Amino acid sequence: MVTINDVAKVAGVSIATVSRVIHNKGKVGDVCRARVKKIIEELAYRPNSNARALASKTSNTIGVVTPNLSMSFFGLLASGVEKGARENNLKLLMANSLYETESELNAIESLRENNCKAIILHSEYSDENTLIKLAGEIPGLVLINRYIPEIANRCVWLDNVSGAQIATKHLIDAGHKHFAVVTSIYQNRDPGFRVKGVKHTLEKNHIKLPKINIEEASANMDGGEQAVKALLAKGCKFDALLAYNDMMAIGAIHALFDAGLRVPEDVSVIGFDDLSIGIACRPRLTTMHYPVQEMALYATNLAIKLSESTEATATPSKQTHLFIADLVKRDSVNDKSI
Amino acid sequence: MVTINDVAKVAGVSIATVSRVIHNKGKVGDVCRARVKKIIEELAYRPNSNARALASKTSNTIGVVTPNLSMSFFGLLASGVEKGARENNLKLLMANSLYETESELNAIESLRENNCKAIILHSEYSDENTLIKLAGEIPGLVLINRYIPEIANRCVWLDNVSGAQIATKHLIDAGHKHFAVVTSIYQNRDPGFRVKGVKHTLEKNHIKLPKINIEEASANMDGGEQAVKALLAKGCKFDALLAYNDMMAIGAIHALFDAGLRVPEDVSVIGFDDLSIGIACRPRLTTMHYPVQEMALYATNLAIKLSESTEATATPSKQTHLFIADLVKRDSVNDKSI
DNA sequence: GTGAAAGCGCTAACAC
DNA sequence: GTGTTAGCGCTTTCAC
Repeated sequence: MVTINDVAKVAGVSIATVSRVIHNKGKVGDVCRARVKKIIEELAYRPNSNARALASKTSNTIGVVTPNLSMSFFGLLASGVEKGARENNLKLLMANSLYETESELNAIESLRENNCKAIILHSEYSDENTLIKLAGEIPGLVLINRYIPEIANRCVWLDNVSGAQIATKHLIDAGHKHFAVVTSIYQNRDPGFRVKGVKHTLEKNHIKLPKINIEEASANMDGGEQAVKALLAKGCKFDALLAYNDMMAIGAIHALFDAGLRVPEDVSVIGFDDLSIGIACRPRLTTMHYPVQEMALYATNLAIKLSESTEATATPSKQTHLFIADLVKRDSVNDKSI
Repeated sequence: MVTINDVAKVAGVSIATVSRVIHNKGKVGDVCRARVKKIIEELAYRPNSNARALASKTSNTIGVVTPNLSMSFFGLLASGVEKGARENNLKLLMANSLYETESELNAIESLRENNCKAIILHSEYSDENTLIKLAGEIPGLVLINRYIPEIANRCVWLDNVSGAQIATKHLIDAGHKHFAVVTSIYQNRDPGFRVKGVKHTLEKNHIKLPKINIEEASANMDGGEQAVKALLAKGCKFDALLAYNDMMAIGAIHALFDAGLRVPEDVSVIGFDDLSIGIACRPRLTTMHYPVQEMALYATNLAIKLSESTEATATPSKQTHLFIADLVKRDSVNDKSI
């Protein structure tokens, strides 16, 4: 491995000078600079990131904690962070949290050991106090997809309530009167907010949503399928179905078809997230676009900024970072009456 | 930040002793060990990875280079590596290569700066000589989804030819006689191998595959759709369609439906990869399972092993690491005649 | 403009 | 069993 010493020796200068030309700062004579640059090139010298991180107390990595890279949503999230990282010449350090509180914390701790410049955290289960404490300790920590008032300026999140409202309104505008919802547990997280949005808009339009028409299941395709089967088994009547997310919506469509119901002729279905899977099914899924990639990129830049300005951290701003979902009309909603 | 020095000071021992108890090696008295452990706990001491990497010349990270995390296939790949990394107490350092040769190399170089213990590389475009050279320089480098004879033992790959043969055979067994293929460019990579497998099995069974029945397009849903449209426009007749991958297969199904053709009644369609998107479409896609997660996990363990045994690297073994795709029967192939 | 030198936090060889 | 010490490759302050 060629080190800064090697370069210095060959160039006949001190390592300080080499360091200066690498970072393009400090005063270095033009001749000297050119000479060192050439030698760096010739020797194919690459500064050692670990040494650099140790000496400068900040590394060239940005940490990301997500539940599971194998799910599209998190892949999108990660690729957004990666984009931001690349733009800032940083590397991605990943840690999966696998949906467990302890593992989430482990993941963060493990990233801290590496002195990441910033950390983007998609926390599912850690409680607010833990996260607030963490935010206090780690200047470059930004939460994605979660809002905690005390650390508002560290949160990049989506307005789930308004998203669900838009979806519901779309269904109402299409002339639907009989609603059903398939959602997931965790009432105090996304599913809860979305259901809240649905209920609110329905109420405002004087449409009833019987409790029996809300079915809970796991937030995946199977869950959607089972939930609709359960709804049907209970004898629920509905011509509009709101699913917690795209995966559930697609499972729901399967179950509906299997029951001899046509989508969207008999039942309109709307999803949430706008994963690419939504254009794989037939009918293509009408859904709410969750700009997760964009949000991840934004979060990354924010995290980097925060990590650099100690002041911003010291005086927590009240500004938060809210994104809005928007409607993607495709074919699973019968809106010809509009 | 609490360092090993702080711990040593509080415990009233030397840093060497602290280091010993952290690594659970070397001789340390029981009392002393317990005491140090307790203090580490109390102080919430976390060893600094960068310092450790610098001093020991090997880091706790494993690098991964993939084109793009936002695509399911690579998400699966990354999660496989992540699993292996976690099992070995390593962290994931990611770098997207974004489908360009230079970027691929950049990504690798950038990982090398961090002294990764091992690197898993999904190389799409780098030429063989470059990769062979790289393998020579980096003991822990393993290629995934690519086979290069000279560095056979560094390759974890899938037998695309046999996979395509199995798929083709399935269609033949189902009674099909008129075939079409939608594939992608890059004849010397996966698409080429798969087409080769198809041709081979067809020939063996005395079934003709007119050149006109092979259509090339980009390897995504749109590509599949366009390719089938082109096929149909040319007036090709076929009752069995082999797609390069699941994305193309689903696009193909869309185009077929749009043309008034039923799948599988009029045309049987088979994909490749077994992405979860295959169970989103209707009919659910019959496809070849590409065990990418398993392969990635395997590759990770292999890479770690290689990086540790200098000998294995010095004497390149002729053993390679080949995986086989297997058939996942679902509903897009009309096999009731079987 | 350039160099010398003191660390950064840790590992590992060696001494006791 | 335990401590001392010499680096690992780099950044950064301070002299000159």
